Amino acid sequence: MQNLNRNDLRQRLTESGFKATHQRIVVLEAVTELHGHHPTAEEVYQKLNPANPTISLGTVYKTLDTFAEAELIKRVLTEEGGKRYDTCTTTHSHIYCSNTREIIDFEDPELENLLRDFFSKKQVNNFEIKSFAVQLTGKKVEPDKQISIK
Amino acid sequence: MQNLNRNDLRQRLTESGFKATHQRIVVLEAVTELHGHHPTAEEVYQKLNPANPTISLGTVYKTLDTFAEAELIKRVLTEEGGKRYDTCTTTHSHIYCSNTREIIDFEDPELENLLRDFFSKKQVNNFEIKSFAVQLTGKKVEPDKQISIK
DNA sequence: TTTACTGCAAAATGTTTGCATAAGG
DNA sequence: CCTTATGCAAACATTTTGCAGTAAA
Repeated sequence: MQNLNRNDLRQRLTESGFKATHQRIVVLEAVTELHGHHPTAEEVYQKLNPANPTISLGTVYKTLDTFAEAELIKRVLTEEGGKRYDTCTTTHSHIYCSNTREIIDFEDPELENLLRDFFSKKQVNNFEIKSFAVQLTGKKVEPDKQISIK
Repeated sequence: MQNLNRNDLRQRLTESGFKATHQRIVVLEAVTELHGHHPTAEEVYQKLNPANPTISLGTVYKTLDTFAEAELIKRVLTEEGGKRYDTCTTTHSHIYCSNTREIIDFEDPELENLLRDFFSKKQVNNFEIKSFAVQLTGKKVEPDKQISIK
């Protein structure tokens, strides 16, 4: 879990050139708290709404979009349409469960090194690779004992 | 490019347990012809509309969804919201260009073998992995000389 | 002939926009 | 203060749904 101290959040906003408004602090806080859940704008809104009932859904949409554009957070790949967000963390992969439609983080340093090596050697035609991720699709086989989310 | 012979398309539909209606044949044909373009439902509709003006957009939506569910085609990962489709082909990766927002196919047998090996050895917790893909994000560096799309 | 599919139009969902007001630097 | 962000509501885009009619097997 990342830092949830509001002063630090404020600082991260300022460093990225944003006005540190209450709304932005709270949105960034909510996404951070939901890290690993790959929330939609609506879910971020639900998360922060109880404590911040005056912050509008529209602002959450705008703010998430602005943050993603500035790479303060990132958009998560999905095959379902609809935008999902997550905090930027270390490189990791996602497992998509076609049963439950969950997106589950899968961190594996060995895999990351393997890929980092591969792409450092291999030049991809005319592309400056900024990041990579492996997307696994599959099905849970033991519904109870599962990879822990967050 | 895959086979565009209508009898073959008809057969593939029948084999998947579908009634081989004209609409389905034409939708499957259009997606196949657009392979590598990762079209939206709207784009598939635009493709087939001139020759088939009576086929409705709603049918295209339903048909693509049905096909994806039956894994006759697949949904493509995107960070933009909105569903995109493609024919099922061999395992391959995608490069997403954050400038042009294109999704470009990247086939590399070496990379595929590397990953196939990795996942055959490695057991992923409680998951039956059905497929994997690498998603690269980056930027084109030479706008003119690019990876050819289809 | 029977069942499943299609077209249509309406509804639901998800996201963006414009503008007057409010707040941060 | 001046600029930029917010709230609100309306607009827009995308996708789904229900149902009567139609076509495939």
